[in-house]
Amino acid sequence: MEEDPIQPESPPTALDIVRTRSLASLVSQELEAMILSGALPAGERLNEQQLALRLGVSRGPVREAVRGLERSGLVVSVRNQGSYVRSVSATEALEIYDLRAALTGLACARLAGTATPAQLAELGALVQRMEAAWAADAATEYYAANLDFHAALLQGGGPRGQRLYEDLGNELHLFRRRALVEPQNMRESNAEHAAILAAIAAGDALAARAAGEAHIAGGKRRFQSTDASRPAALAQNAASPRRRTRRSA
Amino acid sequence: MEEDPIQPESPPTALDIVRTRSLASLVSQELEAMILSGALPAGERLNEQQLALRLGVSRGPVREAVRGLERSGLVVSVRNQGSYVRSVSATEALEIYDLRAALTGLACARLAGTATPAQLAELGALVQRMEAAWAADAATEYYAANLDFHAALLQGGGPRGQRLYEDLGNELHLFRRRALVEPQNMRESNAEHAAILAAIAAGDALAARAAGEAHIAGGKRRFQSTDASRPAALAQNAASPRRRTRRSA
DNA sequence: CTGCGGCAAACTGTTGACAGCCTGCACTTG
DNA sequence: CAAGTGCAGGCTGTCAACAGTTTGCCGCAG
Repeated sequence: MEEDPIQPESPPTALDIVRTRSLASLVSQELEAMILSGALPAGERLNEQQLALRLGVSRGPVREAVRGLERSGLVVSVRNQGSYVRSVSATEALEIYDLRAALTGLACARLAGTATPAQLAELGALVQRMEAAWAADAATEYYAANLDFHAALLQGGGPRGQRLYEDLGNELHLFRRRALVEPQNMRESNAEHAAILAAIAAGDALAARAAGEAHIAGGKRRFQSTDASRPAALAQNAASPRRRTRRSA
Repeated sequence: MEEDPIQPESPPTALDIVRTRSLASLVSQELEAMILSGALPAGERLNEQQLALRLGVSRGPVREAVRGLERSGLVVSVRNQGSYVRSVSATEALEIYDLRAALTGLACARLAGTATPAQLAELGALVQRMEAAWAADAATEYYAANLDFHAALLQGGGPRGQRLYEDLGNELHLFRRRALVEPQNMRESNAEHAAILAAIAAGDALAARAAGEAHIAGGKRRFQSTDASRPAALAQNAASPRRRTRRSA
C-alpha cells in the first residue's frame, strides 16, 4: 500500500486531492475565486487557451469549468465569440436582494423552531464579534463575521437554501465587489442581527422571519443609498458582453 | 446565400439553430429533457460514450453538458466513476417546497403592485382553463395550465426568481415524476389559484404573498399526504449513487 | 478623406486518441 | 468451500490537433 488507510489524515493537504477532485472542478473553483476577487472583472472576456496556459492545463477542463459557471450565473457565453464574466444590472441586483430576503426570512423562521443552544451561542458570539469589530472600526473583520453569521443562519434553514443563498451572494459580488460597510451601516446592520437572534431565541417564527427579511431589506436600502442609484455605476455595470477586443499578447 | 436574411422566419426550425447554439447546449437541453421525462430515472448512471453515440456527437460536448447539469443540481459526479442522475430525498423535496413557497410569495407580492390588465386577464384565463380541465377530469390539461399559471406568476416577479423557480421545480421532478393531481386536489388547488389572483387584482401585496405561500404549502401538504410519507417511496428515492453496474450492452 | 472589400490571424467548437483508474470475473490457495 | 489475488475489459480524465468562424487590419476605389 502506498498509503496507510488506518490513521485518519485530518488535513487533506496531499496529492490525494488529485485523486478525488477532477481538474475541471479545480479550475472551476479557481475561476470562481478569480471572478469574485475581482481579478476577472465583470464584462471581462475569458480566453480559453490563455486561461489553460495560465493554469497549466488543457482547454478541455477549462471549457467544462466555464460551462458550469455559466449555469451558476457567473458567466455568459456566445457561440463562436467567447465567454464573458456576467455583468449584473442594477435592477437585477435589486431583485437578488429581494430573493435573498425571502430566503433569509425562511431560514430564520425555521431556525426559530429548531435552533439548538449551541447554534444560539454561535450566533450570539458572532453578533458580539461584529460589535467588537464595529467598536474597533475593523471593516474587514466585520465583513467576515457578517458572512459567517448569515451562513450560520442559512445553515439552519436547509442545505439547498444555503447553496441558493451563496450563489445569489456571488452574483451580487459581480455588481459591486464588496458592500460598502460604513461605520453607521455596521451599527445599524448589527442591531438588526441582534433582533434576528432575539426572535429566534424566543422561538417566535413569525418575528424571526420578519426580522430576517427586514435585515436584508435594510441592506438593500443601504446599498441603494450608497451606490446603485448613481447612474455612473449603473451604466458601467449594465454593460453587455462587448465585442471582442484583440489583446496585444 | 443559402438563406434569405430579409424575411423573418418565425419558426426557428432550421439548421441555423446550429449556427447560434453550440452542440453542448443542445446536448444539455436534450439530457435535461431525458431526465425530466423519466427516460433517465433518478440514480441512473450516465455513460458518456454511450450518450455521445446515441446523440451523434463526440464526448466533449456531452461532458460539458453534464458539467452544466451538475451545477444546476440535476446530476452528481464522482471522479473516475461517472455521473448519476441526482436522487432527491424526501427531506430535500420538502425543503424545495418551502423555497418555492417563499419565491412564489415574493413574486405574488410584487405582482400585486405591478400587474397590468393584460397580465390579470392572462391569469384569469388560465384559472378558467384549469376549472374547465377539472370539470372534464383532464389531468394532463390541468397540469399544463397549472405550469403556465405558475410561470406567469413568477414572470411578474423577475427573471432571476423565475429561473430559480424552474430549477427547483426540475429538482422536484426528480423525486416524483409528476405531482399526482387527483380531482379533489385539482379543485382545492385551483381555488387557491383564484385566491391568489383576487389578491393580486385587488393590489393587496400582503394578501397576495400570503395566498401564494399558502398555495405552495397546500401543494406540499397534498404531496405529503399522497406520497412522501410512504417509507417505500422514501427508501427508493433516497438511494445514493450506487456502485457501477456493468451493463450488458 | 471616407467607405468598402479582401486577407490573415486568432480563437472557439469539435473530434479522435492515449493514459490511468475502477470494476468484475476467474483462478488459485488455505 | 471460502477468501484472497491477478487479469482483462470498459470507462473516465486529459490532451493535442483540425476545421470553421469571427475579427481586426490593410489596401483600394470613389
